[in-house]
Amino acid sequence: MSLILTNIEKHVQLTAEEKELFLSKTEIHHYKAKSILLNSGQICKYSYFVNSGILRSFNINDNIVEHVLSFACEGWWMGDMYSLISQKPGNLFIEVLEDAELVLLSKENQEQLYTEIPKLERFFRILTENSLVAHQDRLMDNLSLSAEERFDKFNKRYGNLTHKIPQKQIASYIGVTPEFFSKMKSRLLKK
Amino acid sequence: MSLILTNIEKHVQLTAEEKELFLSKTEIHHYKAKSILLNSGQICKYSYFVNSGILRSFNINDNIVEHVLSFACEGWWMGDMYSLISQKPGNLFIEVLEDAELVLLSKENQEQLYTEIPKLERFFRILTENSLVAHQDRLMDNLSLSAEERFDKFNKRYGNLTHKIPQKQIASYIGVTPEFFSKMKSRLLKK
DNA sequence: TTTTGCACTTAACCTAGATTAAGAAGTGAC
DNA sequence: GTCACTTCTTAATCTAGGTTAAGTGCAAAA
Repeated sequence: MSLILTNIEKHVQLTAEEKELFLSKTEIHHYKAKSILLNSGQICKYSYFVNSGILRSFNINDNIVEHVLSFACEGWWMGDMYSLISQKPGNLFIEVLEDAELVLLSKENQEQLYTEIPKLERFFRILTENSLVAHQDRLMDNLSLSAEERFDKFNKRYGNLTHKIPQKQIASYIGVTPEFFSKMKSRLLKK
Repeated sequence: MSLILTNIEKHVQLTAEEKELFLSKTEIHHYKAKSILLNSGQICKYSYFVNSGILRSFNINDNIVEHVLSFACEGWWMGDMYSLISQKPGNLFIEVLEDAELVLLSKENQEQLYTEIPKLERFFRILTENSLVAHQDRLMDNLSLSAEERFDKFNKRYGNLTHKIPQKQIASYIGVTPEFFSKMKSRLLKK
């Protein structure tokens, strides 16, 4: 069975017909590494589910500095939540870090599914709740932990990514410069 | 009409019977300033909606330092999302900063309402989505803005609170020490 | 084969914000 | 009215992490 259905069925049970209806509203696309799925200033039209590969979302502030909001690998969802719900231009970029197979669910189809299959409204509520908890957690970590401790947490959350993505992007995720990250890493190795 | 129904009807329309059913599942309570609604280590059993007064949620790390996660004043919801959805002990405190009238909605009643009035599942999905966007935003701010800019943002979000709550709690919210906040404030006044 | 570009490192120097400590000023309890 | 308690301020000193700059290693163009 497809990964995305397994993912959904962790929280709600669907009938065979519902599964079929759901899948009929999605599209599968393949993207090469370095593809940009969404540019800052664009309206986000899709939720993306990762069958394989790696994505990241980030923004770029005035100082031309990138800040990574999140990574998504196999089994994770990705999107610009702000733009997706408001259908206004967002300020996130979504980029493919490693060749990816994605399930695309358009905003309109998602809304239709909420009424056609109310269980999916429940599913996305739960998904959003979990994401909210994770973001609250990370926020508190950024307020109270050192860079080293934040790196620890990153490894717990995204351990499998540590050696697959450029380390400057890990630095950006935990909120330090690549230079400091490099220094910190060599300090950690000496222990 | 009660504030909480107005709040709900910003996103979904309820019939008179649904409103009645909803209200029958809630309780109104009054709390004095400094009351603790939830202690770290406890299981959060209620979502709180603020009719009047001010609440704050915070945690305390090993170093005995408080970090404010959020404030809630009139028309806002409050809870320990992690504990609420997992029904496991959380690590947030919820405290009353200013005498408050609150609407309490228990976890069980909330779950019942999701099935009795599916529109409420939609409402809480949307509420959670908006909260998620706000947290993502704040996270990016903490990664990229200076303390001064974060204070600006605080004022935009919670402007009416600036002179109602101890400034050391604003400092904690934006992630600086009270001493630094004081210094920063006097620097701002000189401009 | 060379060149271009990107990821990473190292090191010297810099700064936003932390820490420590002390005092001032307000607020409430008895 | 005073004692206890808390918030806020000021100032000296310290440090985690930023900045600037130079250099290395490597892979993809060309």
